[in-house]
Amino acid sequence: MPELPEVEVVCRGLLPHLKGRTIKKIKLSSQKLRLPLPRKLLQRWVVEAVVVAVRRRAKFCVIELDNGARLVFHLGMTGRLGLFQAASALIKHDHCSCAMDNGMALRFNDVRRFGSVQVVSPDAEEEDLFAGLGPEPFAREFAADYAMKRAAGRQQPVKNFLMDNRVVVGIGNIYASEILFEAGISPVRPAREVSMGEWEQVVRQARAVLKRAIQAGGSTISDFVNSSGQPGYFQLQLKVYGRAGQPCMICGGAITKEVLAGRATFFCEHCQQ
DNA sequence: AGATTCGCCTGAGAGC
DNA sequence: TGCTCTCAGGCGAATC
Repeated sequence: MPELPEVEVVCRGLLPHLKGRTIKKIKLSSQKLRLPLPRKLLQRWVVEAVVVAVRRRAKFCVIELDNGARLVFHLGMTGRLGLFQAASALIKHDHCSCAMDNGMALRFNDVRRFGSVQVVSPDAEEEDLFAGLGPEPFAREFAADYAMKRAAGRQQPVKNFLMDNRVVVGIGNIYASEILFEAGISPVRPAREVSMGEWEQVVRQARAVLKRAIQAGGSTISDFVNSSGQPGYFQLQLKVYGRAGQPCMICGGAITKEVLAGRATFFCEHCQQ
């Protein structure tokens, strides 16, 4: 399930293959994704455009084009973006295939269709699309004093607060549990009760965990593969996620599983206070 | 207004 | 074997 590290890995993998390439032809499925496929905008702004950059914003993969338009993918839960031979057959759940000028095709496949494909026109502000999103975890703005301020008055568990993309982007269910374990803070603590010193730990560990996950090629729990179709390996380094009942790697006590706001949450009751 | 739940969606796995 | 049920969760809408 793609969070920030997985999307980052995909974007980095795509860049060298797409940069300088012209998108020649687009094939779309008839199925509806979370948002309708922007057929007209794809035809108008993406076909015959040259890719100049591929970058990530939050959990979006943004492909910048030479005409100023941007092709934006969200992987949702099961979305995959990868490169294939344009001549090869489409497979089940392929929703968008962009044939390039070198015989390759960029394909978006999404079993559960929680993902999306969007086009930002050259004259449109990207911020319209990303309005309301909080800072990137690696941005200077995401700091202890910022978190402290945003958490003021919020009774919500700190784990759900971290997953709120108006506060900070890119942190989903898996990494929220991992970050709080590394920071030694219980996920059930109300956000407003977390101290400045503890926020400093959260910010530091958020960056450290996400960075290690990117270096490991992301986490493959069930679906994730990079742009070349290869899985990531960070799931082997997960310390609490999916480890209910197994020993804590610090104290040896059993890892607890609790449902917070409908999401499975894993932590060590002894090491996380 | 803040916090939670629901709905979207498919496939894997469990249980009968 | 094959059916039904549960679970997985990003994220916006609905609801409490």
